[in-house]
Amino acid sequence: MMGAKSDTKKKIIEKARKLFAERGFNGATTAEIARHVGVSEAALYKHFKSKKEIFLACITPSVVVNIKNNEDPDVHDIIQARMELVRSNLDSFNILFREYPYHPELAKMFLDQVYTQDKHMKHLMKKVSNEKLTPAQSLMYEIGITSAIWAILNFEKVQEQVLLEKMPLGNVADEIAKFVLSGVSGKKEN
Amino acid sequence: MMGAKSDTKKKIIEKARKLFAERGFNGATTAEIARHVGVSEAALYKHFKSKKEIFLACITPSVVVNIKNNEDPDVHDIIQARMELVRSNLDSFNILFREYPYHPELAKMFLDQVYTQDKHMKHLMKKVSNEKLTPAQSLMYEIGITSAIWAILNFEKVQEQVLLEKMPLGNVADEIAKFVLSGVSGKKEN
DNA sequence: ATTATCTATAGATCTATAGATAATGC
DNA sequence: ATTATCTATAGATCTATAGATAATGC
Repeated sequence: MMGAKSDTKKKIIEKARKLFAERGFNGATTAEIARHVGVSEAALYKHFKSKKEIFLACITPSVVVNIKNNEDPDVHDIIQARMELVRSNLDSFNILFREYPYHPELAKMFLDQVYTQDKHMKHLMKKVSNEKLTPAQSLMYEIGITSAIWAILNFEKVQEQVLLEKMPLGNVADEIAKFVLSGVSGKKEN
Repeated sequence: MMGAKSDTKKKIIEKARKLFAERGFNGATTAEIARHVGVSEAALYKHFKSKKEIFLACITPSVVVNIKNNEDPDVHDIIQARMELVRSNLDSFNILFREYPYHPELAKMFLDQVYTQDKHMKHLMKKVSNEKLTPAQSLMYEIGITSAIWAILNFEKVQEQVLLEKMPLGNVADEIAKFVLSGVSGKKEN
């Protein structure tokens, strides 16, 4: 059945993404992926030529987050959207941030996902900043901001046992937005 | 000879740190480490009980960076110091950021290296901010800022072939400091 | 006939250890 | 005697494939 093939392939990608994010490329084994999908290892190799091909298929081009009907979004909206993007694709971002230096193929994807996709942030920074940002500066800020969001969300998820004091999850976006807008000097937005 | 033993052990740690940073825990093999040190694999296991013990020994408690004789450092000094800390220990930070979720032992080290060590930044943020930061906020900012610095320095190192436009390396600290102080709104410091 | 799967296994690693050997210090 | 090392290899993976088998659609 045509549908069955697509289903299995889709399921392989889903389970593999989760396992690669949890254990890294070398830490996740094809045996484990097959077990989680519920097929034999041989079945994996009918859908993909190699483990690496499965791995690369796990990084899907993420859909640009719609910034809720707003044509002229402010820092808040954009940070919130970026946080939602990272949070809802946390497995992909974990793979990207951790593995892109080991796999040249991922480097381009890293740029696409972390940088180029989000025109909103790019434009915002040009707009809000007094001076025009160079492409390198813009890149630097986006990598930095996305990395900060990634690290915080990931830390939050992993370290529950270590970090005793917790802050309400909803406030994190506000805090980051405030920080991105005004830095540590903490000027209020309005 | 007493000295010889220490030398080999030290050399193992140095080479292993580099290889673990380059390829990850599972990607770097004991054979490769031994080859780089110039001894047999068996020799590794006389100095360490296991591969994991070598791995953990690679994360040395980094010396707190002295903020050049300044008792009351500003944002610039602190960001610059933090950048120097990350840059001069980039292998360790690569291991920490990428591997701490896989190894519970690293989680505590991650906190120590990224957060607790730098009292300066903690104090600064309390001082500069209008409101007192909660410990969770302070943690969040430090993780975020350090992660941003790590991502940018690492990206810079890895992606030379992908990123065509480059910005002068010396300016990066200035840019980040400006950003951390005033955010994207880019208010001048003085 | 074709598609999707399985069992079984080849071949290549990779970690860790057993036992031997050479070089120091008493 | 002790310390630092080596050679050789056991034992446990892990990726990938060869060849067989069951289930669909014509």
